[in-house]
Amino acid sequence: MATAKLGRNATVGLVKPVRPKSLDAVVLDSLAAFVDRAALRPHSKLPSERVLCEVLGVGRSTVREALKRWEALGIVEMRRGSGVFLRVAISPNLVHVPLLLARPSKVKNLLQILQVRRALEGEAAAVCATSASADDIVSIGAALLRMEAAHAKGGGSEEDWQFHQTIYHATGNPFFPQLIQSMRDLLHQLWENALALPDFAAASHPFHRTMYEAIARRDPQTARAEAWKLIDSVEGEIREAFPDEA
Amino acid sequence: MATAKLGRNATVGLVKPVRPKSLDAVVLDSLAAFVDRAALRPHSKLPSERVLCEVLGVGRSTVREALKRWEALGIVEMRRGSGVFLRVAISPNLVHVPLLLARPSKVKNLLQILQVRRALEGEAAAVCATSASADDIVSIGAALLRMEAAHAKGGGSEEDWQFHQTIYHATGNPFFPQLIQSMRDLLHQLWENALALPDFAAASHPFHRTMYEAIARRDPQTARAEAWKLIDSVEGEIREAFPDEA
DNA sequence: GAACGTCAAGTGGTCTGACAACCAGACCGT
DNA sequence: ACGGTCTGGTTGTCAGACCACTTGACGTTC
Repeated sequence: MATAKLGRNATVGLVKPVRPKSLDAVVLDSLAAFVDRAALRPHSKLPSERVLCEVLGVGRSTVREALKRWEALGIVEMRRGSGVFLRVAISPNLVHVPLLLARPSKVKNLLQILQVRRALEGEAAAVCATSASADDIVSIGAALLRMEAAHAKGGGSEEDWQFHQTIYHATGNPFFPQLIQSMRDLLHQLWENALALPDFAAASHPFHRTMYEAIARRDPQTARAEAWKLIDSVEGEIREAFPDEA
Repeated sequence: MATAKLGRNATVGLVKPVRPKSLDAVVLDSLAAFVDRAALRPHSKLPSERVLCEVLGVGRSTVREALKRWEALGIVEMRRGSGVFLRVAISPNLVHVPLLLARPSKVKNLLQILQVRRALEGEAAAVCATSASADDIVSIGAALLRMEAAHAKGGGSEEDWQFHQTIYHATGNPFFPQLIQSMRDLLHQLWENALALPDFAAASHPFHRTMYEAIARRDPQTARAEAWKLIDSVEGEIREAFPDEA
């Protein structure tokens, strides 16, 4: 028979569930398009809520809920009395992957983050050694020199970070800088004043150069190995500083 | 002199900026505490907005903005006409790491995700080999058997996932399962029906067992190497399926 | 000139009440 | 068993109001 009875199972997959976009999602799309057209950079101010709701033709609460969503994602920062400010460069169609986790112990988390960093850092160094451009290598070398100079003066934690970040970017895989950035943010959430921490980078200092040299020489194996040594040395210092935990 | 003049630079770091918690943040804390006390599980329904704003003594818009924030983080799902539903297990003091990224090309992203997975999978296998408990090993073995059985019948993509997830959990480092989960979610966002993809796991099949055996034998090096082989084989199949891209 | 009140305009934060759109279930007739 | 219909409850959106805060301009004081 031509008109067979369609049970539930026969229907699944043939039609896709319709999901009407809620208004505030549309607002966010419009807003993203606007930010893109206006070429707004991080730290720049968005139009005020009242202006937005007039321009977009929606109520203020709708605008607020949309902005609240962006605030939750860290895209935007709402400052009472001042306005709404962009925090990251934005582009239409971006995806967000939430990463939630309970927080048991600070030192334990620190070591766990370091474990993740070992995984990423090693792979990033290897990828970098195989596929970074010549310009990338130059940039990394420059970052290394800046770091070593800053280190000689006693500071250099910021330059250290820049050095690693340069490597992650040179992989050409946006996930690496993103993930590491998240790990760093997380660290700052855990230890509010992470800057006040003793400098665990001291012993790891020489490995930065050996890692760079391996990358420049296009030697993935050694690059990965040196990255691991670097992390291991930091981990060793942490375990030494907090012998009772973990 | 005792009362030296304090310039801006001298003051930075001595005082920390006071950040008065906004009301909706307090609401979220209360709500988290409530969810914890009430032992609400995922898929269960939260009290309605009107009830919440009465109980908490705040306006409905405040409750809504707080919930909107949770919705943005994927903690909660708001269904119009039905109510608000929990999506993940929640605990007081959890931290959220936003992970944003632009999306250029599907296949390219697929390979990039795989690169991250190689990093994590290798490290997880190694960590697992050194520090998993005997019970963990048993669980992994059981997951492997389930996977192989399902594979013999033609399916098994879900069991495959379970197998890897078991390993990540056995590391004792919550970041590994979390990150991989996020990568998988991302994959599903990119390819809406990832299930319809051809089964790239076919060639990687035998490496699951060798990886398990290395873990069971407490051999981190081999475990890591087998994990890499597994990823490499998947990557090879993908490159073969999409020879024109990347 | 530098530091300190004062003031006003603009901004996000919150509350209130109202209505629309929608969902789930109960109830009923076929 | 299926399709209507009604009803209570829920989220989505809106408008208007007030509060608390920030910012900058202005004038004052030293």
